[in-house]
Amino acid sequence: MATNVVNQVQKLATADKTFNDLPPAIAEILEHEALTTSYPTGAMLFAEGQVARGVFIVRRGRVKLSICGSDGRTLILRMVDSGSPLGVAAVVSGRQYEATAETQEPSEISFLRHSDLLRLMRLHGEIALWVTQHISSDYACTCREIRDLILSDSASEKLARLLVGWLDENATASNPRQVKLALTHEEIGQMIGSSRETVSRLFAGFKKQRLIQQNGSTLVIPNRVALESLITA
Amino acid sequence: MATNVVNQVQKLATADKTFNDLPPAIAEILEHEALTTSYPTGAMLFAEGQVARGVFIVRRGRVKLSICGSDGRTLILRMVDSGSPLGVAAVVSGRQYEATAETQEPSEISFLRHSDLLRLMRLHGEIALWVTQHISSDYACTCREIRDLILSDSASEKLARLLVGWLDENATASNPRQVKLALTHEEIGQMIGSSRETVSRLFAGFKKQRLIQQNGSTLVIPNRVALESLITA
DNA sequence: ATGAGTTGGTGATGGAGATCACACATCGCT
DNA sequence: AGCGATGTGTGATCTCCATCACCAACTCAT
Repeated sequence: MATNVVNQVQKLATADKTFNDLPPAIAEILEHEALTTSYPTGAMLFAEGQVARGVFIVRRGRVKLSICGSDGRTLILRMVDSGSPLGVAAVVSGRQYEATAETQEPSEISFLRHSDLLRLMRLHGEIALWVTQHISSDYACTCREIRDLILSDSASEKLARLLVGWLDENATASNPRQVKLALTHEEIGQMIGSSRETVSRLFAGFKKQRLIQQNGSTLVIPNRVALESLITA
Repeated sequence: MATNVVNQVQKLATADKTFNDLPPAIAEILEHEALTTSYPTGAMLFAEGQVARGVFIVRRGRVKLSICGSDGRTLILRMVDSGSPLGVAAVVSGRQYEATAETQEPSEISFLRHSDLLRLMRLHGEIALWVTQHISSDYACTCREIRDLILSDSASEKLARLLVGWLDENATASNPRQVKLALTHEEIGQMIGSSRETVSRLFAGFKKQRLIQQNGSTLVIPNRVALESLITA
């Protein structure tokens, strides 16, 4: 049973992008085992430092994953979309949650207790694989975060990176050069590690340089290359 | 066989601290499967961005794990001591190495090919567990890194954090308030994300404030509490 | 010793961005 | 309407730290 677990590692790795929704087999198992709940915007699923009591799997909606420093400042690690589990690393190793998870919009989220996850990992190799897979993907993601944050270090470069990243994620949309802006300047600041005011000024600057246009909450990036040129510089 | 894998998760989690050397069962398996080599100081085991060809297990010595930005600046993620595997996350998910690994002193390091690791994970539940365990531990470690780096952000706070961390690691030593200083100022700078000069000045400042004393390559921290008070401030 | 390479100390300068302090927009809301 | 709450734009300062530019000390070959 565990035999074909590791065999599938590579297949899944390449299919990672399309893994936003759970594969049917796993989804079915979770349907029976997990408790699904609806949360309003702003609900806190768990907080950094709490003993990990289980994993949360985003079925619908969006969750903000952040860590915060002693001084109260916040850094947003990433936004998690449906299909992804939260808190897996902490649960598997019986530690505390490493970050804080908060719903960003009304969401449906399944909860799977610590003990149940371990039991299911034992029973179904696919789930054990799924877990390992996601932990290592989270790890890679976090490493990228660090690289982008520390080694930039002009704020404009970080913002440019963020915007280009958004373009890539929204590549599915009909119009490939625009992005729905779902975050406040404050939150953008918390993603790139700078203050709200700096974000404001950077946006103003980008507009003046014709790097971006803004219609309501829609960002248009006329030529992506120009934005990218800010990054290597 | 896979049944008792997950059972052991919690036991290992609590025993994590003493896990510096491999448990006998695993060590024996690796003895037969892995290729152990001696490296001089400064040897590069793998580089950020390379396709992961296998894991490296530190048997003796010390390895520096770092990531570097487009501009050439370097950030040291952590130092890895014997008993720990490197590059596991990348190998398990068939990705690229997330960081660069370089020996910090003459070291003995075992190499286990990608395919062999997957095979062994399949055969021996303990190894699959060991791998998952280490990935999630690496993840937690990286999250701490981020927190400390981004949310400080005075350089003195970061240095204080680093020193206190060193004290904790060396708690085993006979004298609990001194640390062997095995890094250059440059490297310390790369650990806390600041320049060599700043580190020099910070050390000077700390000495003037009687927070540290330095005899050759031995750092003495007379009262740890004073150092810690820099952190919350 | 001499000279080259590495590491550590320290001054002077500049600049990027945090912070403070406002003035406007919006958007619900009752 | 009219009111708070929340988000946004922008000026004026001010602080910290990177950077440049040296020099001093130390290691290590030859």
